[in-house]
Amino acid sequence: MSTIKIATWNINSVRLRIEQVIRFLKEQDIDVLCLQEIKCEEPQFPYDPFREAGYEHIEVSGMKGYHGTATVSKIPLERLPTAFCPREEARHVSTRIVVGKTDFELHNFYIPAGGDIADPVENLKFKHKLDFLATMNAYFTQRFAIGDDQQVLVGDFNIAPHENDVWSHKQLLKVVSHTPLEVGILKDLQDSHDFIDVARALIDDDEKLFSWWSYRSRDINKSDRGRRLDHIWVSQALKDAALCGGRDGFKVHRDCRFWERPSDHAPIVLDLNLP
DNA sequence: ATGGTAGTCGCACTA
Repeated sequence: MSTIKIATWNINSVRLRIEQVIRFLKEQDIDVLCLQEIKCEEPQFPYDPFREAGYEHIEVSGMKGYHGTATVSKIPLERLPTAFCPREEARHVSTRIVVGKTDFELHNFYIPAGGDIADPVENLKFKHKLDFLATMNAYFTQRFAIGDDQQVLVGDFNIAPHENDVWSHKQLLKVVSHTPLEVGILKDLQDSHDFIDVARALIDDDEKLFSWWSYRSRDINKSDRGRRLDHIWVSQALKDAALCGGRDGFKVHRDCRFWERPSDHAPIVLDLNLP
């Protein structure tokens, strides 16, 4: 059996925080890292520091200034097609990873944040978010239809689905990221394909769990006003691989949110135990 | 009821 450590981190500019990323990869001995909000185009991506640290396999979907996703790995990556126009917003990097006798697909997503108004008629950004989720759903219908049933979905989903994925369920019901409409559509995506939300499969629903804390709130240690926006999902075929390690197999690296000039997101890590 | 911060690009936009 081999254990693959998979991490996902909305880094909010990979060039600005490259030292933090390399430090995290080394300290946690990560095998594969999915980054969101790299905020640069492919030619500007800092390939060299990753290669020097042993991450020779790099797949980037970038754009100038905004958004952008990248998957960096010690293990070879095979790039797969995306359902989304890569030139448009660079929110999905799809790869296949082969480990011994088994292989799985790793989908790195940056789901649109959706703006401030939780109404798809009034707010086109929110409509984009809901449409993006619908496209994801159709995309995975196709992946499963061709027999690719070993799926790992990670990234910044920009949705905190459970009551205890936010600091105050009541106060955030009308705030984009926790509205019943988007939570329902995310749930629909999950249920349509029987995906497992690894964090909530391993950690009790009563426990508050966050991966993001706004830059705008001060003293995030005193008043812990966070949200769980970052997720790792697996398909049923990978259930044992993802869950057999128990809750020690999943971690939010909250301390990274308190490093100097941090991203507003903390990285999350899953140990995937493959035969 | 509003504003609070951060990053990139360039004096606006996204989160």
